Amino acid sequence: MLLVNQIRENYAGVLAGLQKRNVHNAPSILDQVIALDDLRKLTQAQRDQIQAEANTISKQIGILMKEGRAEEAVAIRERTTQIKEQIKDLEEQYSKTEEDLKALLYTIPNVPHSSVPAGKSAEDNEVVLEYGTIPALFDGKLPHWELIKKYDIIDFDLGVKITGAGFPVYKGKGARLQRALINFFLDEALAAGYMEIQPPILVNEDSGYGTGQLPDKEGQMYFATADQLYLIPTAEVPITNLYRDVILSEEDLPIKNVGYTPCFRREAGSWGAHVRGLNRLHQFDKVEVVQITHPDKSYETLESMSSYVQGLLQKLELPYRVLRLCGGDMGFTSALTYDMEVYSAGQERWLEVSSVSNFETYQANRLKLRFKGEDKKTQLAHSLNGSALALPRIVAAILENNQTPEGIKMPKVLHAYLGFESI
RNA sequence: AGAGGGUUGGGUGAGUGGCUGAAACCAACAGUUUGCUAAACUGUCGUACGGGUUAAACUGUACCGGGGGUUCGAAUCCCCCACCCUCUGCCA
Repeated sequence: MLLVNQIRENYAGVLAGLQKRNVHNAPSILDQVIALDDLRKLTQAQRDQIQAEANTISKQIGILMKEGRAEEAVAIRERTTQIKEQIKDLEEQYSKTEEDLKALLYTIPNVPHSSVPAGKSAEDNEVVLEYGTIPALFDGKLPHWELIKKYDIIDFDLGVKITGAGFPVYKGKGARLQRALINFFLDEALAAGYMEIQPPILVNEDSGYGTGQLPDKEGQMYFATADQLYLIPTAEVPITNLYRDVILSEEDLPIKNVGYTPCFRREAGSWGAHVRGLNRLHQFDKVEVVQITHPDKSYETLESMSSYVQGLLQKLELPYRVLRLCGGDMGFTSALTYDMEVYSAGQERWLEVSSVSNFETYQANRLKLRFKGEDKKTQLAHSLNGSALALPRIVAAILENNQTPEGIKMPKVLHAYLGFESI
């Protein structure tokens, strides 16, 4: 969430940023924040002052009792009765103000970076670059949902039987392709200096708040009611939360972690014509990279993460483009997001396969993720993450783009992982 | 799942309801000294939110797993919750 001081010190900048995100009533929201914070400070000053008085009296009573001057102790004790009432009232007022302020801050998205284009929807995203050539396929080319049936490598009907829609069963070479991609992605990340993490795939409520899934997006996560745990929608949640309530030292930065996890998304209400086959699933596999950096380095890091992800796509020989998301299409917590989309020639569509974001201090503020520099002062770190990569759409594109009448050729880089060269 | 025991600062670990934001030790940091390494000695050594200051200094409040209660006063007493350990049970 945003810092109140950030709003106070850069009111115009924050306002302009929120307007770029099409936030309604941004001025009134920001003014409310400042008013609530003023009230909070005022209430705290009053509360602290009267509490100090009460503490003084209590100490005096202690001293008097020790000296055996009980009557005097009883006399001043009477003064505390009224003070207690006041403290209680002020305490309640303070808590309420603090809660109201926090609740309001939770509703405010991150301020976009200056390079983020204004816009309302995906159509306003800016194409930063395109790479590779779109394959010209033969007549009779198929979308991947036909290919997986033809070669019997992914079975949605079996998934429906044992679980439900959106939970595919990978079989034979389909399963091996999954495993190969996961290993390939992890090995690449290790070579790029990331430390591998294998986190839990259920998380508690605090973790949901830490990375911004909560409040408001609980409907998008599966929830295990008996134990009050959420199934993770992305490894970003457990991995970033490793650093919740942590004060790092500056030399620990940057922290580079990578993790493979299954991801679970309810995707309530988002099913339509364009989400056939592997395009949208309730459970899918993803390798995620997370970095914690010094604030001065985060944009440099974002670019390097973007290049890293592009490198993976190049090795997989997939044509792709990079988008700079516009204010209206960016995630709630992000300051700048690049989406990588691969071209899937069977369905003749661009598919989003990665999203690389800089959250600046937005997550760190919630996480209380700080670092201590040489000046001994603690300050919030910046957090970033990116998919590297999400499997299903990569699989879709590999299958569609490399299909031939004789079979589907696998990218060279995967041959050693797969143990076969075509399906 | 049942019974019992625990949770204190970066770590170990004291703490009888009142001068305890918290002993002691270790680690860390700064300095002094001996020719370097090392050792010894001295000092510093939590976080958050306020007030204060150009910035400091200084100062108030809160925090001893989390929340609530008793009391003039709670790390200390009571209740609820979470987590950890031991034993029993179950189990990949």
